[in-house]
Amino acid sequence: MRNLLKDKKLSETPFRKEVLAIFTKYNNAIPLSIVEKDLKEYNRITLYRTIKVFVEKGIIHEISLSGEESNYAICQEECDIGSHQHQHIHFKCNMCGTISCVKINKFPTIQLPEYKIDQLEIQVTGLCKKCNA
Amino acid sequence: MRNLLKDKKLSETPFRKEVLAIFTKYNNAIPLSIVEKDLKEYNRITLYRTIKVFVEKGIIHEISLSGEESNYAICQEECDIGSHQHQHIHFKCNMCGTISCVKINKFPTIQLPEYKIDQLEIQVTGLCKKCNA
DNA sequence: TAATTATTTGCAACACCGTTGCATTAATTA
DNA sequence: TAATTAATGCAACGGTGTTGCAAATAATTA
Ligand SMILES: [Mn+2]
Ligand SMILES: [Mn+2]
Ligand SMILES: [Zn+2]
Ligand SMILES: [Zn+2]
Repeated sequence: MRNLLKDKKLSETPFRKEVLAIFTKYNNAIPLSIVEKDLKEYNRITLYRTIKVFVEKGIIHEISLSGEESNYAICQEECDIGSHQHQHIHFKCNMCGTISCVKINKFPTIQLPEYKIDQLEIQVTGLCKKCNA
Repeated sequence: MRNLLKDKKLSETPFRKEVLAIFTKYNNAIPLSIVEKDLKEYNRITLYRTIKVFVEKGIIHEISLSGEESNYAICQEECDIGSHQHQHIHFKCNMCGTISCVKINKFPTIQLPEYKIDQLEIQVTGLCKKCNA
């Protein structure tokens, strides 16, 4: 398993390792409130700064859904500083509430004459694998 | 032009009419800060409550983009209490910053075996008509 | 390894966001 | 027009996220 902090040229502090471990542990996106619960004790200012630098460096990405607190998930593809590349969708289960990044084989393209399309982000709600079984 | 407030069974107060007129005036989505600027004077608590009830009743819908303050736009299709039906995408122009609801002819469907898909929301960034011309 | 330098952390303080209880005022209904 | 129902404005509060600065820690260099 690669060392994300070193890769992204970030100092390896105990706190950053701990926060990174939490994101790695989950297979889905989590809000800050979960991170906070999983940390034994923490300084909220440092946590905000940590999240910010993780997003900036392309370690995690933010998922904004209407009426939801922001969720964050480890970047799966090769994200870089400032540019996050998503070839996956963001799925919110209406039953269990889980928000996750789901890879799909045919990522759709859309036709928008006169516009120039840069990035496409897709958010889907419904029933996840588990809850649909 | 239909009376949205009456249609949605909301009391027609001067303030609600004024806020609704602002949303109607714009052809794109706007954040609360714009609404506030356009109102001569207002009470921010009442504004929050107005926005909330407009969203609940399906008069406007919220557009959440990562790193942006929430934007709101008049519902174009037949949205109802609790369920917003979007057959359009949300486009953010990287040049002028405008966020708008854009209708497309072929709204994509995606294949997600084992999942049950309810709603699909698509957010696109790039250059808008104007800025791409 | 020890000393130096660069970076991160924690504290204090603050501004902004959004909500709630409650009394007052306005809109709807009869 | 009177009675009823709903919206508004005030006060007060908790949550969110940021900044300046000093102390602590990590990385770098000698
Ligand atoms: Mn994702
Ligand atoms: Mn829209
Ligand atoms: Zn589920
Ligand atoms: Zn533009």
